[in-house]
Amino acid sequence: MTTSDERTSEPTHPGDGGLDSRKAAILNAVVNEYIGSALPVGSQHVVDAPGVSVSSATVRSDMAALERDGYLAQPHTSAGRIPTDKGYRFFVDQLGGPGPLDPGGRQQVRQFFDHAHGEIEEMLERTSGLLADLTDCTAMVVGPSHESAAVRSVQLVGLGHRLALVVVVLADGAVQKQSIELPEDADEAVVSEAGGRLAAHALGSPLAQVAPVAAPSAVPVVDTVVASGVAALRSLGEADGHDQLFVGGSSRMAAAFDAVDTVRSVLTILEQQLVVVSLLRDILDTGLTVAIGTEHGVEPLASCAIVVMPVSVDGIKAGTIGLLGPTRMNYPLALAAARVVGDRLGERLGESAR
Amino acid sequence: MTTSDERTSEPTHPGDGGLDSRKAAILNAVVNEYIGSALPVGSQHVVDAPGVSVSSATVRSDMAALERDGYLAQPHTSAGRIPTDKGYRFFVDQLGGPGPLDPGGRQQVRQFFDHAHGEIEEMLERTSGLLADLTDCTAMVVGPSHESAAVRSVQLVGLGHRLALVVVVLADGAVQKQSIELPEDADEAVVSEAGGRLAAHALGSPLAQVAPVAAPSAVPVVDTVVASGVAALRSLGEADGHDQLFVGGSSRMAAAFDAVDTVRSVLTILEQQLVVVSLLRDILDTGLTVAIGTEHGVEPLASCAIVVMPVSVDGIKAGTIGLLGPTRMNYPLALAAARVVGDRLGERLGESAR
DNA sequence: TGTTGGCACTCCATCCTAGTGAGTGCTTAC
DNA sequence: GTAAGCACTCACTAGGATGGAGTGCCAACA
Repeated sequence: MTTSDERTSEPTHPGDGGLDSRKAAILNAVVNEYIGSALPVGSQHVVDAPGVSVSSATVRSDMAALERDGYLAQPHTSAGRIPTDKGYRFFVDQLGGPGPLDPGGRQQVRQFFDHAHGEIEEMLERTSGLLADLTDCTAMVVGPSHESAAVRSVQLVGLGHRLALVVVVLADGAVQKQSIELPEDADEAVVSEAGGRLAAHALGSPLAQVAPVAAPSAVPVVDTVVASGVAALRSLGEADGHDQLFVGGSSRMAAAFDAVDTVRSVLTILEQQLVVVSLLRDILDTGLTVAIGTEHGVEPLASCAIVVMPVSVDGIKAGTIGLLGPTRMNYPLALAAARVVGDRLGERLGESAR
Repeated sequence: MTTSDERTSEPTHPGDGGLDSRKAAILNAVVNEYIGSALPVGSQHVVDAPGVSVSSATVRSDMAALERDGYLAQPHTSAGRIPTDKGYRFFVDQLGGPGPLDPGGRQQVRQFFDHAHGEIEEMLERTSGLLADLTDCTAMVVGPSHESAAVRSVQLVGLGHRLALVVVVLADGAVQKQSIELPEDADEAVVSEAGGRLAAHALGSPLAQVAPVAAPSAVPVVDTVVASGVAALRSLGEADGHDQLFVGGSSRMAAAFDAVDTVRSVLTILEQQLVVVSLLRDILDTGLTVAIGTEHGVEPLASCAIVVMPVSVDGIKAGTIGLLGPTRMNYPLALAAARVVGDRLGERLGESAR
């Protein structure tokens, strides 16, 4: 605004993504208005926006330039402009990061965590509902991974009829189970003996690192059972790759789009836990906080944007929060809500762990 | 067809719900056609249906009678007819019960259960997917209730920092957990001692029937911990009222309706596990297998029908299957699929239990 | 009396035809 | 570079016209 550079129409400010300050203001105004109304935005609607003190004619010429540069698009000639994915990208980058949450939302979050109780799973489930309420988006919450959690306890419980249950408690409080088949000649004593050996063997190391048992015992049947138990533990360790996913507010997708087809394809994706979890991980891995349109590469979600936020406990990653909405979602709100809820969730998980 | 009674236009056959055989045939034809096409059915489309060997004019007059009696409705004058909820009700009652599943479906079910493995929860989850695939409906699977299952094992695992986990294994293989807070002065030994007492106390009775401990031990701290443990067990027993629910194929609802609003309100219901579980229970309690339209009393599902099928193991109720679709869902298919899958699931659950 | 063919009628769906207005691009003047 | 004016575009809407699927009614018939 003060330097002459900023009035140049050519891309000059790398920091602004190649847009002079007025173009940036116009783009922001268009995005803001479109997020609210879902209607193409004309030059007239923009003239009163902050940072745009020029006539509609000038706005038009700037908009034409923004369209040439790929930030805006027209549904058809003589219609207003709609932001492209690139336009949203600029808008989001320019936000810099999550702003503060509105007081109402903060209040809701505080109340939620004040009254949150029960086991982790239930809390994560309800957190997804909270996020959906706050943002009007579909919320995804990925639970903490148990990959590195050490085994705190192993128990072998006979269920009768040649069936036993391996029950594992991990250091982070997670409980996992896996049923194993027993040999014909395994009685109570054998199960008990094998359980003891299994516990002694596995205690202290993460599930995936439980090694096969080398030293044979006096009773061969016990060895067989212990071997099954170890196999069960290892398979549990592998299955941990599939982190738990909690999806809340999937109905919001139906409100966001008016094309039933879009709703259907988005819901189909949401039903595939594996896809969703790895999608969130991929986005985080590429260093993004927001993935807009095709940036994440999942074709059926091309008209969606995803906000991801890692949840960490004492600086260690302990889960992920994701918000899914249309590309014209309310990014400032979504970012703020994800940040606040993520932080509070991390604290909360920390409290139970320590 | 052979007695003169059946040719009377007045309601004469209580067994037929007050419809002579031709009217019944016409109604069935209309329902069948409407299920397939979702378009109002005219008299011309019905003349070739089995049991209707009369002209379209006669069909028309019968249709008018069916409309007077509330079985059919017209979207507007000069349009074809659409079944009312009462019409569907007649259609379903007249089916008598689930027919056989088509060979393709049977094959799919067989394959599924041949390859089914893993823990119950995973199997139930995948079963909901199978049902959705088979019927193109949204499938709901309610897991076995653990109310009456005896406690097979109780364990108290310290998690450090005044926190311990009560881990319970029930006779049916279910594992439940609840964290409890420990008093300041509870060390490893106390936890271990309390765990032993808790186990001795609770073993063999269902969770809800675990009584408070009367006899005090030598160490007061141990008593405190045991008391917390018992409280935890009892609260787990109460929470069992909320049976586990697995919903599969919720995206199918989006395909079934073209009004986005309907989709949204149905999804909103599906998000409320408690509502769904008690809805299914209510329908079963009223002795129904199919609830059509407003029969179940949940207003947002007025344009839906629900097929329920109890899953039993050795004659004892062990879960519920539900199928949710539009009132013009394919009832024969849904009933057949629910029956077959329910039976096989029951067998399967029985195998693991014995 | 139940059934049938004929006939007039209804009304949705489709197509076309302006008319309207929001919005644009261009050109000229400052 | 900005502003003002102007012609133009094109979705959206409303108002007929048309066609066809479907109905209800009536008179004739077995």
